[in-house]
Amino acid sequence: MPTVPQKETEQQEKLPAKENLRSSRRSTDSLTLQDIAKLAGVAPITVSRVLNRPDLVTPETIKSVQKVIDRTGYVPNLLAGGLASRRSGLIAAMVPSLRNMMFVQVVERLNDIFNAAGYKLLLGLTGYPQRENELMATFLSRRPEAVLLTGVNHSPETRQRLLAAKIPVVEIWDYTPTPIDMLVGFSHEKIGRAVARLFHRKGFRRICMVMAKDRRALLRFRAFKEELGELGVHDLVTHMTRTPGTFRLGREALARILDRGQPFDAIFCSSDSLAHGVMTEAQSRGMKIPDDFAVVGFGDLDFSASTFPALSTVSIKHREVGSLAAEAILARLNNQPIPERVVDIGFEIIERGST
Amino acid sequence: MPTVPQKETEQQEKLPAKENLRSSRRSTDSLTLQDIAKLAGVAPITVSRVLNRPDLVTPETIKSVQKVIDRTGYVPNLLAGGLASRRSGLIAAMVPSLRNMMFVQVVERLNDIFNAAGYKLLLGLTGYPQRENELMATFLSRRPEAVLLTGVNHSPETRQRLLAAKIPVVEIWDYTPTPIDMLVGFSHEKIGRAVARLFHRKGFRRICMVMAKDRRALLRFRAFKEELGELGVHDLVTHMTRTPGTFRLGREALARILDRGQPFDAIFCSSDSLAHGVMTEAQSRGMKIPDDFAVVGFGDLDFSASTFPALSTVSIKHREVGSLAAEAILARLNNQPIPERVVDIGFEIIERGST
DNA sequence: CTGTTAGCGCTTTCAT
DNA sequence: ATGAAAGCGCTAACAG
Repeated sequence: MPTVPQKETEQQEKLPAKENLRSSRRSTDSLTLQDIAKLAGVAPITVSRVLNRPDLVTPETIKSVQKVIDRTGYVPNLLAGGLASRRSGLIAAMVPSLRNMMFVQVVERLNDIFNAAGYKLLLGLTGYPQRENELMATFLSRRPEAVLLTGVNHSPETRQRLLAAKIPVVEIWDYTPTPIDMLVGFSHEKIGRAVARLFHRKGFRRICMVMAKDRRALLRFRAFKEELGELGVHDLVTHMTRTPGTFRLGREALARILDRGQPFDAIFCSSDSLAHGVMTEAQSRGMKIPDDFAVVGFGDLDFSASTFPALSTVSIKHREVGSLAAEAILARLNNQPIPERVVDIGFEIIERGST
Repeated sequence: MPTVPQKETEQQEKLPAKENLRSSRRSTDSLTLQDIAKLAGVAPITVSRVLNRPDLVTPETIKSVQKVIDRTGYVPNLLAGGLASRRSGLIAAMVPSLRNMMFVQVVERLNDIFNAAGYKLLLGLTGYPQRENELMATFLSRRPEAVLLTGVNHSPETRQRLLAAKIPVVEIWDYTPTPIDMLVGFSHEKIGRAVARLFHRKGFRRICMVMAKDRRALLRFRAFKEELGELGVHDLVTHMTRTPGTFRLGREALARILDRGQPFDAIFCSSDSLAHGVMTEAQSRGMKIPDDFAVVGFGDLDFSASTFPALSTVSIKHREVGSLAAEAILARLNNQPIPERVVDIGFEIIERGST
């Protein structure tokens, strides 16, 4: 039981008022570093060192202090520690949602790397109608030592606050040559254009786009459309779905498109989940992919060639985005040089079937 | 720009040493509540009240203080606030993984409800080989005001620490009549038995189980097997997969099972993702569900009858688990009575196709 | 290697 | 309705 055996207190000084106050408080509150120090017969700072800088303490001292800590079940108070040291041990990360596996992968990676480095991840879900602003203020009041943001579109207030906080900031999942601080992302425009060129090369002229209402999907779509236009392709059908795009919405989307009766050669979906739904719906109607039409997704699922031989997709190295972002942050926190301030991690179009 | 216009300081007292120290520190550090108080010509506590208990302050005072806050871009320090008030504003939640949509749904719900109530969610990913213990100690040192745990199997240390912390604890996703504190869950055993009886009733005698190596899946499986045994069914093939069960692993699982050549009538999968993979693999081999065999999943996906007409599944109200757990915690934090300390939220077997 | 002193920035009393 | 004083539990910066 984590109760303090008061009798063991050595070197009882004569500080009646204050000390009595403390011991009466003790009955209801938790142990403090002071208590441990007293029980171990050392100064508070020594206990602190045992916990944080054991290299500065004699092995014997460590042992005796550690024994008291174990016996009492003392749990340090990091609110106090953080206030005194001005290091909260927190890193904030804002992602739109956990519904999308891409972000989940990033979050898991961040979590792993930060935990290993002794930091705790403070996760913010901004949602698709971005609530980033309100969140940012409340997050910053916990004094994170660094912040990771999804996307590059942030309000002036957010930018201002982050700049004022003077902490490392990484933006991910988007591209701009002029980030707030650091960036690990890729260009949604380039992706749109690349898929457009692929479709054109394959001879597809009647094209379809199924996309969730998401800013980044829109970036891809605009560039896709523009590039197609430049290539002389104007026959484009667009189907918008709710956000986030899911398997079910994909099925429904294809059903709607087929209902309209307009023929098409290829569909570009804003996520693999949507693409998966589209393919399943096609299959259930006896259509063959890619014989009847081609499908290209956008890498939020881990479909290997063997599980979905017909699905082409745009592949992003999600995990690497997380790793690079986390490492950039840690480097900065350790005053180490970071390799590059702006990293365009690129993408790859994986062609499958005869797409 | 959030710089402090020192000249505006009214009522400049004569405290040379300390004040000079502060103003020289100012150039590199962020604003404090003290600074705001000075600029607004009020005591620090008044600024604090404007922020936390505006009902105790005159509207005019609020306005003038708020103006300074807005102009300077002051961000309160909740480490200091938490230390002084003994309220961190943090609630910790431990889940095994975000790979499983069920937990994602719970986490999103918790996040929403806690945020709305002014708390921040501290998310812990324990992983499947449970690392709960190590995490718990570090989490507790941030002084969360409540803790949510997944499952009911916790180490003595964890239980001890939580008890010592004297904060509300909710365990979810499992069932026991004697939780640490509160519980919102369901019985995996009951599920196993219910599916066993379903299979038996349908006349299935050659049965297959595809499951990820997860403690709770194992609970279901044991009960499933036991109940089947009691019903006289002993012809059971088990295929174990990695954790977490995914679409791909489901496909692979069915492939392996078919390779063995043992005939079967029905498969019980430990997750819908696995079930989905199984069904897809079957389809790609020209088999029909449920004509060739029946499939039952476990609700981690949102497959409506229209998207997967043949898939039967065990459905859990994930979101409600999150809601009930969050509300129980908030009730306790507000010293309100909680309806029930232990809630068995139950489950439902949704039968589709002719399963 | 260990201790002393003085805060970190905020809120809790208890006055006024 | 507002303020003064006294910490919350810990660590930085010096000493020794």
